[in-house]
Amino acid sequence: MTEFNYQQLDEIIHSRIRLAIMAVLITVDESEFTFLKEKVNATDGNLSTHLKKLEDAGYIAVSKSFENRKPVSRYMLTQKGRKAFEIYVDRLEKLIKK
Amino acid sequence: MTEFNYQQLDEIIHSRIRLAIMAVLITVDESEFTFLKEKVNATDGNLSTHLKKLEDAGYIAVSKSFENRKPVSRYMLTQKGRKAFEIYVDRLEKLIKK
DNA sequence: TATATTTACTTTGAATTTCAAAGTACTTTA
DNA sequence: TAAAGTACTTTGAAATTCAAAGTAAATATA
Repeated sequence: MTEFNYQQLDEIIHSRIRLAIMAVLITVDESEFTFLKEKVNATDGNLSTHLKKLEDAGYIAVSKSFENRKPVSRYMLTQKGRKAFEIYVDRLEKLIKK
Repeated sequence: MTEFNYQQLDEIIHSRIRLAIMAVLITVDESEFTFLKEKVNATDGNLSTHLKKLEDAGYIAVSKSFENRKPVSRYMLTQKGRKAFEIYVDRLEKLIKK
């Protein structure tokens, strides 16, 4: 199988919005819902749906709490998510390399 | 808007299979249906559908003929497709860069 | 002190996309 | 001449994406 086999790209990560979420999370320790929303330019509903999908895959973890009497959800990559992202990026780069 | 805005990634190109198709086509002058099929590891129906989508977007052109009494479809990037792919790759790299 | 608005999300369901099974049209082989 | 193969295309079910609407709590306004 060649480096052009499309199935080699992790389909959980590959969606545009989830790729953007992962790309933000790899650069920070943790990120609040509202911060992610601004960074990736998503609507609430869409972001919520895709965060759940990443969580179900075990790629991110979330801690929900109240601060200043407001709900705050903090998201971070898991080790599994970090590893999956690394592999994804490696394969992607081999695919698009000149 | 930041480099993490997911909408900046061309949605026509971004699908896994279409990205793989574009990545093959950028490396060759032209490619036959069967060659693409092997390279990207797609089923006939799926490949046909996505080639049509890329063609509708003006990113690839196709010439259909008969050779040795068999139909042969040859696919190649258009200038528009080549440009769109370059932009896509640039933005993708900025997104996933450390 | 009702009530309207804001914040931080989640749920829902319609629209779109993806995919492979089935279909087409022609050729080759038995 | 019947069966199998080649090179695709069409079809429709399943999965995915998305934003509108909903929820639950706090805060502002009248």
